[in-house]
Amino acid sequence: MKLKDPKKTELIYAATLRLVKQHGLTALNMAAIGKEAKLGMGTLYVYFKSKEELINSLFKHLKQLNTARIYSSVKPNAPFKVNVKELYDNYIFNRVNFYEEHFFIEHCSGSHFLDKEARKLDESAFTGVFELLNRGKSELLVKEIDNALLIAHMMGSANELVNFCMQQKIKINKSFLDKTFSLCWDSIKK
Amino acid sequence: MKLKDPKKTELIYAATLRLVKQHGLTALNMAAIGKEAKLGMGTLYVYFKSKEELINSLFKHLKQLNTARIYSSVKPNAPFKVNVKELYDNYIFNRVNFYEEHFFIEHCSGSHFLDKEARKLDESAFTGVFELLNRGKSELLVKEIDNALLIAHMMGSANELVNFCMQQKIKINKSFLDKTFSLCWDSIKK
DNA sequence: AATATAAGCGAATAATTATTCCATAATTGA
DNA sequence: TCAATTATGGAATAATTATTCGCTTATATT
Repeated sequence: MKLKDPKKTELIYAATLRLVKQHGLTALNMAAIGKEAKLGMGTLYVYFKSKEELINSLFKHLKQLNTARIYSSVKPNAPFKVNVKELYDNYIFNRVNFYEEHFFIEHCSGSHFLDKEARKLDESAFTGVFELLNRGKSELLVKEIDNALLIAHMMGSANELVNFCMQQKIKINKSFLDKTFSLCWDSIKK
Repeated sequence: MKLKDPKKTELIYAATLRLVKQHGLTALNMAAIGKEAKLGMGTLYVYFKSKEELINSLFKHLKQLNTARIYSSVKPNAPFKVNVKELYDNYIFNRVNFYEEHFFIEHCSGSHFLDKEARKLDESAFTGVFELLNRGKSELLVKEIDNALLIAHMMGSANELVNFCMQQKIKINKSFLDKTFSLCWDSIKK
């Protein structure tokens, strides 16, 4: 008997991401995915039982990938500010280099497609930053403002900066990261 | 002859906003809008020639409303920091009190529905802030960073803070606005 | 009050898009 | 090599949803 080809799943995922980036989630349809992935319509239904399952499956896959990527290079023993900068750079870098993925994630979050499991996954990604900020407060380096607000502030800023750069086709380099990090650091430092 | 009822347009707009907030833009359809607005399907097409036109029309309407609301109370002669705070408060207040509207706007922005005119309108909303920041720089109060980046930073922060509060059902009061404004001000001040 | 004109409605139709089905091809295991 | 099984592709079908149509109703104008 013939076995499923694991590469086909990736092909379908990649095609979906490209299409959503180009035409938005609202315009996404199975025929287009098939064409973009160079697969027959029927093949899509071998790998996913419905459009909804395809979207949920891809969403969960991306969430897991991204959480892992952000924290990977942070060294616990480094000075506080160094760690914050490392995390900041990772976060921005990640968002730029996997822009399609984040675009997809954001548009799914406000759609009716996601099931409960996917929505739960969406929340738990920031425990690492939480702990880092607590350390900053104990070292008297960070303002005494609720961590959730500090995170929302920094994340919101970073997301919007990346979106702006992508729209304007501005390349993000070290100077950009240093400049915009100064905005973030000055805002949270005591 | 019978004249169009301007209230019907508002009814349709309001129904659309409720539906998009509840089920997302992807699930929006004309039958649902008719039902929610308590109007017949055909009536929708008296007021709008297509679903696309409805969405674009509502988008432009909201953009104009919001631009006006944000700048309305700003007094040109006040000190720079006072103006920035006024704008900040207005912006947050606006986003909280017209959450449905902003939810709709954001989801449209990433969809394939918007025409060129609507997309242009989307950009021009920040000329007022642009000029204010130039004033801040000339008074040596603001860092020498590209205005577009400063705006993306502040707007991103504000948007995410509001989203967070709405999700957690946190009420926004004066103390919240003062606390979070300190984040923004400290980040851009020289 | 009569008339003309357009609003208002929702069933019927058209268009789009998800899903299934079937013929064919490929691959595993015997 | 030969079944047996399942993937593959795309045409056919089903389901959903946008749009039109023909009728009724309301109301501005005379």
